[in-house]
Amino acid sequence: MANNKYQALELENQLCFPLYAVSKEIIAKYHDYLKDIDLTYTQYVVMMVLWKEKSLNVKALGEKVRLDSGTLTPLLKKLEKKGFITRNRDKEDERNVIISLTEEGDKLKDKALDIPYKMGKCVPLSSEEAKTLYDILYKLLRNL
Amino acid sequence: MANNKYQALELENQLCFPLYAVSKEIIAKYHDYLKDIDLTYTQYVVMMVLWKEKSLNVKALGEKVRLDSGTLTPLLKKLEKKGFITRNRDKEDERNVIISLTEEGDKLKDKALDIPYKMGKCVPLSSEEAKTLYDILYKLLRNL
DNA sequence: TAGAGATAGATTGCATACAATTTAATTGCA
DNA sequence: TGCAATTAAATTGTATGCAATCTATCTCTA
Repeated sequence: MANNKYQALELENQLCFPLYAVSKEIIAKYHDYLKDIDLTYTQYVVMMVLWKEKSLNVKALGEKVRLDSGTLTPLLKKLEKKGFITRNRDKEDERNVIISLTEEGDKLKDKALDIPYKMGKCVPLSSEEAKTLYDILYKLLRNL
Repeated sequence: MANNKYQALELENQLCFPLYAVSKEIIAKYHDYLKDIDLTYTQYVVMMVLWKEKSLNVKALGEKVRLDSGTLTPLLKKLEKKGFITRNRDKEDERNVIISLTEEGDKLKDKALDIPYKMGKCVPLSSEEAKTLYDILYKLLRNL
């Protein structure tokens, strides 16, 4: 009974489930801090790309955050309504929509500055474990 | 420029993003196989618990799969409609709803048997890396 | 034993996700 | 050059997720 042919079908014997569960729980912790600056985790991820890039089209943004236009279009409209970004058709190639940071969106970066620090403190891993986890996850992202 | 105060706010310097991205990509791979048996990943996770437990209430199920009734109630109604489970009020304590496998739901287990094997083959990690990842993720789940 | 507090599910509202399709613009080649 | 193929976003439809609230039931004690 301890070993039967259905064993591989148990939650505790699979890698994806803890991955999915940990991902959700960490994102929930982010929301505790993100609500102060009126962002969800996905919106925060998009803003992080923009804080660095300042301006890029939806396609390039989607590749960086690994989301498609079906998710991004409504999300970007919300960020636009909040005044953090602008959405403009590219004059050079009207198929593209260029997303740009507003001044207010850029200022939000300073309010977000302590979030990575706060999050780091509440993830109970040694720096070696965190690095090991990081390396394995990026190996997966490169090869999946 | 290589080192500035906003560095911690870059996607590549955070642990949560690859966790979130890998989780989504692996689940997408599951869907390639799961569509053959008409299940989504979340439905599959619920079925895995039921294949083992046969019968339990929504509360206990939610603790195992880490989902609340807001997610589970509509999902369980879909599984009921597909004929894989039944939902019945507990006669002993009418607050509980008991979820039970139907015969058809139990038979689905055999059709799912090769999914863990197929998934294992498409996750490009050595068994040592997989074990390391597993251990770190469960450590997080215990301590978050 | 009545009623306050606790508990289990269901419901509502909002925000993703993503497959599939549609629309508009651009490109490349016969 | 004309038009088929390609490309970028938007749209549609389905399925999560979860916070907050509501409802029904149960428990426990004054």
